[in-house]
Amino acid sequence: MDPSDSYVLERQVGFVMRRAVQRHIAIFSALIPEMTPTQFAALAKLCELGQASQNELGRLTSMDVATIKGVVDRLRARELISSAPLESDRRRLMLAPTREGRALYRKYAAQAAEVTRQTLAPLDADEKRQLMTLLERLI
Amino acid sequence: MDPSDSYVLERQVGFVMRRAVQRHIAIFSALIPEMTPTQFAALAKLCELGQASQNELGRLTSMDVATIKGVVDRLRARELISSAPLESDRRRLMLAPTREGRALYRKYAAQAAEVTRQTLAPLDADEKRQLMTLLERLI
DNA sequence: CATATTTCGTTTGTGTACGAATAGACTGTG
DNA sequence: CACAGTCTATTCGTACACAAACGAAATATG
Repeated sequence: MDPSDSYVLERQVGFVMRRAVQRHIAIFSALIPEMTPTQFAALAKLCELGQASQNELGRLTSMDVATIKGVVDRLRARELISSAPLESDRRRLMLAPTREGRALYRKYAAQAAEVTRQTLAPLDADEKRQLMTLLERLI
Repeated sequence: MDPSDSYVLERQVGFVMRRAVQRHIAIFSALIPEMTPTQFAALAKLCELGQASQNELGRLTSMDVATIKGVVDRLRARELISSAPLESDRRRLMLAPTREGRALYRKYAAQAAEVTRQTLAPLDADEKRQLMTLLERLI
């Protein structure tokens, strides 16, 4: 059997999702050149929570422990978040957005929503909802 | 205005797609631990074409010039593909799968299709088609 | 034919992403 | 109390992903 009968690259979800993500990231960095989608996600979640441990923030943003560390390091280097070990549990590194971090989040929150709009622009309202629902069911 | 009115992380396509891709990659590496989705995509496309220049292969698999170089280097290091400068155009690096590369592709083509099936398993046939169609329209 | 432009490949730098290993701190149970 | 197991963070290694800049080679255009 010709393998192409069972496998065509362009018809695999993985490939199509990878391309869709590529386009999304391109839109994001055009609208918000100051930070990456990942960094913004971490900052946004931390602003929403007020504070969180590094581990907790990683779980809530679906980032690996090693990944969240890198993201946090870069945000901290830019003084968008602060960190301090928790007194009551010295394993935990508690994080909080700085004033500057909160300001940047407020500045870009609407833009970030616009990124989603532009990414989904080829679809009508119904299709947008369908896509989001279907994607969520894949998780 | 509370930024959370306009921005909720979990409702952004980028975030949802990132998580869906994460799950997909986990399924892929469980079923095909021998190579990454990206490497398999490049090998598969090259097997389909018979041969291609590095640049061409990159375009067809939606990989950046720097990315495809790394992928090609790793596939070549494992002797799954061979490369040689083209006589008639010495800028081009012509690639072709080796016998071993073709064998590995044949070995895993069905498994790779199974990755797609498992990734889309939460959806029924109709929904699978819908999702693929919607995603393709985002590109 | 001469040169401006384009194409191809490479390199460098930065940023996700994750497995695996490690050390330190906490918790539960005997 | 002791200590086995768990949780948190860090480090290391590997692999995408892309921008930017470069040189070499080919092509287009005048």
